[in-house]
Amino acid sequence: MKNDANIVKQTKPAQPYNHLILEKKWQKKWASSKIYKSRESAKSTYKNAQKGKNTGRDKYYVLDMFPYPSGEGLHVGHPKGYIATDVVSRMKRMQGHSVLHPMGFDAFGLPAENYAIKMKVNPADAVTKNVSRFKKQLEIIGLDYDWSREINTTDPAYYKWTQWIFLQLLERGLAFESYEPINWCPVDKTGLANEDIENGRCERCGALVEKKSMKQWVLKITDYADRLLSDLDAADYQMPLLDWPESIKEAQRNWIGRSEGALIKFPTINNQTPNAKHLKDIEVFTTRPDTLFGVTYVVIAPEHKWVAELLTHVSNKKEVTDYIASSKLETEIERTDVKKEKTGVELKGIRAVNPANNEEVPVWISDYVLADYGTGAVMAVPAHDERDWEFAKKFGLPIKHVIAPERKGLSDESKYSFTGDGFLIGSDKFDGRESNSVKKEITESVGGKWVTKYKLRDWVFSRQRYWGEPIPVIHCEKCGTVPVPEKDLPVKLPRVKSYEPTGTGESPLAAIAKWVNVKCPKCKGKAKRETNTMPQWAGSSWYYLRYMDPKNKRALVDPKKEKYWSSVDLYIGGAEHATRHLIYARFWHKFLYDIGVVSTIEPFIKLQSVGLIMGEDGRKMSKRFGNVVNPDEIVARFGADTLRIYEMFMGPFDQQISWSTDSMVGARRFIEKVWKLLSKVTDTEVTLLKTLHKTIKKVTEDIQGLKFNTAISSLMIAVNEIDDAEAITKEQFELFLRILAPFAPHITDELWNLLGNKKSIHISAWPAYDPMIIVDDDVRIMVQVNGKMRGRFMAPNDSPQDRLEQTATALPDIQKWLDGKTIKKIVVVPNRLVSIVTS
RNA sequence: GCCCGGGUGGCGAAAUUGGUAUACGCGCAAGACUUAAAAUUUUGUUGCCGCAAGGCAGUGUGGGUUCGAUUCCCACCCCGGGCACCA
Repeated sequence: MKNDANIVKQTKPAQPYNHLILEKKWQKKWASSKIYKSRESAKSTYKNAQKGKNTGRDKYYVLDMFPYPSGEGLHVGHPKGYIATDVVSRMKRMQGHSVLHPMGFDAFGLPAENYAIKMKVNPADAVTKNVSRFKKQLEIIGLDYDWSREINTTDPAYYKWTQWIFLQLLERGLAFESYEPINWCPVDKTGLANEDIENGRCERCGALVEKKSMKQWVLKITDYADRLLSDLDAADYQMPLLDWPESIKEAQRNWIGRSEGALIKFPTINNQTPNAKHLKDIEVFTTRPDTLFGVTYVVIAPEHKWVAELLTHVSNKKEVTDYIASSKLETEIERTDVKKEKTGVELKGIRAVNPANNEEVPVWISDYVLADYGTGAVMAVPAHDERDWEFAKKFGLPIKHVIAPERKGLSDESKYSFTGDGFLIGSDKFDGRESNSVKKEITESVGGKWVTKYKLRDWVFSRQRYWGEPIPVIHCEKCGTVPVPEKDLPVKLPRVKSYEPTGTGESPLAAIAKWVNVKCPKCKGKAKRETNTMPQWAGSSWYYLRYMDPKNKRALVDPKKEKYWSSVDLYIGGAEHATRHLIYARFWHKFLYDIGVVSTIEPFIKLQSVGLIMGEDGRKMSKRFGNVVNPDEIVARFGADTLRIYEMFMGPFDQQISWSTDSMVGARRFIEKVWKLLSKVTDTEVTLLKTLHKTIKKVTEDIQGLKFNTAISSLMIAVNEIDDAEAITKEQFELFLRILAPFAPHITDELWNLLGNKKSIHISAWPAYDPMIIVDDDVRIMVQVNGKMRGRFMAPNDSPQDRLEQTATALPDIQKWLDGKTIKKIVVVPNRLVSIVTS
C-alpha cells in the first residue's frame, strides 16, 4: 500500500546506504572547506562581552576535558563526551553562535612517562606517536574540532606559560619551599599531593603512601579555600551561579571541608616542681567549645614540634620517644584507619590547665590526632566525642558529662558518648544554656578565638620525575632561590637518555650537569637549576585559556593590560576529576583573575560529567579484562553516525552504562530508515508539520539540557511517523535533517546535498518551531472515578470546565460507575482530566 | 559514621515536575517474504483472571497527605559515588 508508485513521486532513485564511502567523503569536504574553523578569539570574546549586558551571548565555548594520549589508544567509552560536545557545538553553530570547540592533549605526567619507560622509548617520541594515533581515531568519528587550535601541554611554547604562571605565584608568595613531611609513593618514586591519594594509596599505582621529609615546592591553595567553597554557590554580577552537578559541588565541599570552631589556649605546667612552673601554651582547635568544662585531658599529635619542646620536662622520655618513632613508621592508611585501636602515651610530669575552671588535666600524645589539621592538638572530651571516649576507656581516663540531651539532665547514664546538641550541666555559670548558643560566649570567656578551618591542604607541587614542566627556579649559593627571569622562559626540558626515577628524592634531571649548572641570574655566580618538575595537573589547570587564542601564540598577559580571557560555557568530562583537576583549575583561574589576566571569577560556567561506558561484562574497559571495544572497528562496521546515535541514545548522559554491540542495530536501523525517507520526498503536501515542529521543540530543548537520549527518541518517533505517512515535502524533510544533523552529521549532509543544497547542512540555520503549529486542536480528556481511570474522550482545546464535566458524566463508561451513587465532588484540570468523587 | 545521587517490564530506559505508568530502543513470540537462513516487514509483548469485553494488582519495603502519588512527607531496605580518627 505505502509503496504505491502512483502516490509517491520519487525525486531520487533509492541507492544503498554505504557509510564507508559517504563518511570519508564528508570528512574530507569538511576539512577542505574549513567550515568548523572558529572565528572566536579571546579578544572577540572580550569585545562581545563589552558590547552589552548579554555577556558572551554571541560566543559559545564548549570544551572537552582533553585526554592524555595513552599508548593504548581510544576505546569506545572515550568518545562519549566528545560526541556530546560535538552535538551541542553543531547545534550552537547552526543557531548562529560563534562557536569555539577545540581539542588538545595533556601529555605530561606519570601515565605518559610510565608508558614510555615500559616501552623503552623516550616519552617525547611516545607522545608524538600516541597523539597522531588519537587524532586519527577522533577524525573518523566526524567531530567538528577546530584543529588549527590544537594544543599540547608538552610543547615548550605552551609550557612557557605554565612556568610563567608559576612565577606569578612565586612572586606573590603563593608558591613556597617547604621541608614538611609529605606523601611519597615508593613505586612511582615521587612526592604526591593530597589529591593524588585515594584511601592512603597512590591514585596512579595503588602503592601504599609513605611520609617523607624533603624539600618541596608547595602552592598555597589554602589561601583560596574560602573562595573555592563559597563561589560554588555564589552568583556574581558578571557570572551566573555555577551550573554544575550537585554531586560534584558536594564532592568539592567535602574536600575543602570547612568548619568553624574555637582556638583555645591550655597553659602547661611542670607539676613535679613545687610551684608548678609555667611551660608553654598548648593551643587546641575545637568545634565544641561548649564542652570545655568536660575536658579531662589534652592530646598532641606525636610528631608535633610542641612535643619535642616539652620533652625535657617529661619524666618518661624513653617511652615517649619510642612512641613517636613507632608512629612515624606507620603508613598513612594504618594511621588513619577509623577502626584502629587507640594508642598513646602520657607526657608524665606535665599537666595542662583548663582555662575554664583551672583544672589540671594530663597531657597525652596519640596518633589519632593529626599534626596538620587545626593546631595539631585537641582538648579531649570523652563524654561528648566518640574518639575521646574510646581513648579514655582504654587508658582509664576520667569522663565528665557536661551536655545533657534534655533540659532535665542526663537521660542515659553515661553508657556512650553523647555527641549531639543539648543543655549544659556542670559548666558553672553556663549551666542550663543550650549548647549551640553558648559556643562563642564560652570561647570569649577564656580568651579564645573563633576561627574557620579547612581540610584542604596546600598543593605539593614538586615531582621527582622527568616528564613534566621544569620548575623555573635557580638555586644560587649566594642569592638563594632565584626565579628564572621571564625573558628566559621557557625553561626547556632537556632531552635525555636516562629518565627513570632515581628514588633518591631527586629528579633524573639532577644528573644532567650541563643542564643543572647555570649562572645565577642575579649575581652571575655559580648556581643550579631546580630539578624537580611540575605535577601532571599543572598544564591542565589553565589550558582552556590557551585555546582562546586563534594562533596559539599570544602571551597570556595582554600587552594592553586588558583582561579579556574568559570562561568556558560548557565543560564536559569525567566525574573523577571533581577534587583534582576541577579544584586546581578553579584555583589557578581565581589567581589569574586576581592578577588581572582573566575577566571572570570561575573557569567553567556549566559542567556536566560523562557517565563511564563499561565493558559488556560490566567491568571497566581495560586490556587487563580483555573487554575493550575499539571505536575504529565499530565505525568500520556500523558507521560513525550509528556509533554517535548509539552512544547518545544508550541512556542518560551522566549515567554509567555497559556497552552492548548487539544493541547497536537499533541505531543502525534508525539511520537506514532516515536514508530511505529520501524516496518519500514529493511535492504533495501532507500533514507532518505538527509532528516536525513538536520534534524541533523537543530536540532543541533536549540538546540544550544535555538530554540526548530523549532527543533521539523524539527523532525516532518523527521518523516513524514520516515513514507511516505517504510522503514528505522537500522543505519538511529539510527541517527534519537539520535537527538530526548534530547527531548524524555525515548522512544528513549527504541527504541535504542530494536534495539540491550546495552548502553544508552544518552551516545552515537551525530551524525554529512555530508555537501556533504545535498547539493541538483537540485534546484527550481523562475521566477518573474515585481516583481510578474509567474513561476518556476528545474535546476541543481549552474547553470550558462545565462543558468537560457534562461530557464526562454523560459517558456510558462513566455512567456505569456512577450508577446508584451520588456525586460528592468533581475536580477538573483544564485540557487534561475530570475527576469524579462519589459517595 | 556523615554528605550527595539513585531503585520503574526479560534488558537500556521514558513520564509535560501531582494528572492515561512503561514512550523510544533492544530482546522475545507469532505471521508475511524466502527452497532455507539472514535482512526486511506486520502484529503482539508489566503480571494475574478471562474466548472476549473487561476486571484486579502494579514504579525497592511499610505508612501518610491528596479527588488523584513513580513524583510530596515520615520510617526502613538495597545499589552507586564523595568524605572520613579533620576534633
